Amino acid sequence: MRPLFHPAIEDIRPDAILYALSDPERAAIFAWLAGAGCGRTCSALADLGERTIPKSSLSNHFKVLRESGLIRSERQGVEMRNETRCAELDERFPGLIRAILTAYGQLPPEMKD
Amino acid sequence: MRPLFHPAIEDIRPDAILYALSDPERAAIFAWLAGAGCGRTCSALADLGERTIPKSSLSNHFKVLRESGLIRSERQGVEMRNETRCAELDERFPGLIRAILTAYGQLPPEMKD
DNA sequence: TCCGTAGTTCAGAAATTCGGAACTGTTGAT
DNA sequence: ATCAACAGTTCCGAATTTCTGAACTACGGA
Repeated sequence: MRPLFHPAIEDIRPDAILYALSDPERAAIFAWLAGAGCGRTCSALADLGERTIPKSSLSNHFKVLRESGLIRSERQGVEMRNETRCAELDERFPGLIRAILTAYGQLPPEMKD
Repeated sequence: MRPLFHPAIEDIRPDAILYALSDPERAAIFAWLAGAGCGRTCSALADLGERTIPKSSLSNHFKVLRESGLIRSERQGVEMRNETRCAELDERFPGLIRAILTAYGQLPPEMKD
């Protein structure tokens, strides 16, 4: 398995973020991660929405989120822990993530500070 | 020519907006419109960036912006006047447009109020 | 070692995007 | 009225991207 790629904060591009979150399924995954205190695994959301997302698609969604800089993934034993990079992102792109989650009606309670 | 379609403000979807603006070329066009007091035409920016955009692509960019609800277009004689729907959009999705333009480093001076 | 689980990679089908060429609709000139 | 020029749209084939089932890899436990 190839090592996971995470862009440095300064290499994160706004177009990549918008693209990643322009898919409602990915946006829902991201919102769900943002609402989780601790890192969450991939398989935990096989059916976050109405349909069951195939696992190869799920894996790809996580890859897109990771490589756009939205999340950080780390292998832990047999599974993968994922967490958002919200704090870093908000410094680099002030207000962006919050406005997007709000637009989707998915701003998690923790972020309403 | 088919009549131009503009979604009602309540039908505008956040995923469509993010998708439309996830293309840097489209985002640049939108920012340029947002920075214009009056409506602007399509041909006026044949070479907004470094490369010359083919006119069929340009036409398509405007269509994507229009149908996602970001701009309003109106035929005026032989040309087309385009203007952003920023005010409406900001009511529906507070802070979104501004955060996106800021992320791209293209927030026009008029919007820095 | 062998099995089960979590997730990745591969590959072909389907869908989307891109852009040149032809077309439409409007204005102004002859 | 006819013609030409112009702004923009539509069409359509090529290239690219997305989707997902199937095969595969990696790790942990028995």
